[in-house]
Amino acid sequence: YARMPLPQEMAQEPVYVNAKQYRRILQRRQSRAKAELEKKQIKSRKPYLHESRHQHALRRARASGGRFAKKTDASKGTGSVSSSGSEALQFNAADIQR
Amino acid sequence: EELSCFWKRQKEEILHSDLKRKHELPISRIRRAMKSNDQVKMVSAHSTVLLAKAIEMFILELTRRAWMQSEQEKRRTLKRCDIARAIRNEELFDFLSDIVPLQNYKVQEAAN
Amino acid sequence: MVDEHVKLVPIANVGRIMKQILPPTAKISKEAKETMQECASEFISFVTGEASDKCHKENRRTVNGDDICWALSSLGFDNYAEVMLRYLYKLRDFERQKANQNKGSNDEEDTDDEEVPSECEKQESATTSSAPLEFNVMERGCKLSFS
DNA sequence: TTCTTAGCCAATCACCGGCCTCGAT
DNA sequence: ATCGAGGCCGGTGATTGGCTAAGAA
Repeated sequence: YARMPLPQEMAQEPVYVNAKQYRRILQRRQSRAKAELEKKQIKSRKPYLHESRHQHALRRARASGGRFAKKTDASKGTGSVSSSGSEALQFNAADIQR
Repeated sequence: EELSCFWKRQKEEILHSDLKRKHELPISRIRRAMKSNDQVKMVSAHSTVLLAKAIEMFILELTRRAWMQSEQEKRRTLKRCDIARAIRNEELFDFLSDIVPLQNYKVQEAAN
Repeated sequence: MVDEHVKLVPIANVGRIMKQILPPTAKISKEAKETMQECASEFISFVTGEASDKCHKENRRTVNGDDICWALSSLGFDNYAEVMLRYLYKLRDFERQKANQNKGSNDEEDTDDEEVPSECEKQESATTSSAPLEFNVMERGCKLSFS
């Protein structure tokens, strides 16, 4: 089918694109260039999106395999006061799958 | 061959889909993305739902074509380069050639 | 500064959709999911821009479903346009059913109007026909036909 | 072979969708 | 009349990391 050559900023061989998309591709290039110029930072993915969710994940109980474990009554009781020395390992069904 | 089967399935799924069922993609997010273009002022409820469905099908098709690249390389993990080559092989996806460069994408990442 | 991430569809949804057409044993790299996420965003801007331009040309201020279908077809996504047009008809039909039901319950007084017999599954009239489809608003001849 | 990495798990909380009012057309 | 923006609210699913097999290299 019909393909249109895109204007090439670098010294390369011309790249051909779908003729039906040609105009829109150019407009999008211009739009993205403008957005990048005024926003001046778009790249770089953050390791996580929300600090609260990050902290939540770090705080959660985990099974021995590193997976998230179900919340147990024991873990719920030990909130602030270190009264009960319940340091026992928590086992659940997923833990002893093997 | 395989693509005609894909679109035939899509037609039937659309025809028999339950409209009350919750969408795969959040409608409000699609609406915000559409309005991020300040040329766009008002957006009808239908257009948002339609675009959400279209995106769903777009992801399905591109993923399927990318997986064919993975199979060609005898891999069982879909990688970024598979998507890049799938884009290169289908002129319908030419609009993504800037977004997913085929070569130098690792170099570009290292430059940042 | 509005977060750039609100323009991206949630990555968990993208990954779930991708898995739908892959073999159950297939795996997807994190990079591939992120790439697909960015491609989806570009797809939104690409199609919406085309639809928006058409609206501006016709002095309309609201992007509607027909504009999306037309934009898809205009950009070469004819398969998408065909499916989405049928979905649009189904959507409109569904909302008419809902409106009729609300009207029927609102003023229960009905003298000659009976209950709507066709529930939902049998919408054969226009949407299922094998005749060529046309857009409501056509700038130039823009027809799609089935295979 | 060595070594990178994607799936696995589920609890919080950001946000999605369903309301409402108001203004445009 | 209808139909969307914007605001509010309650319910909820996307977000999230440690370990290790799967598999890329």
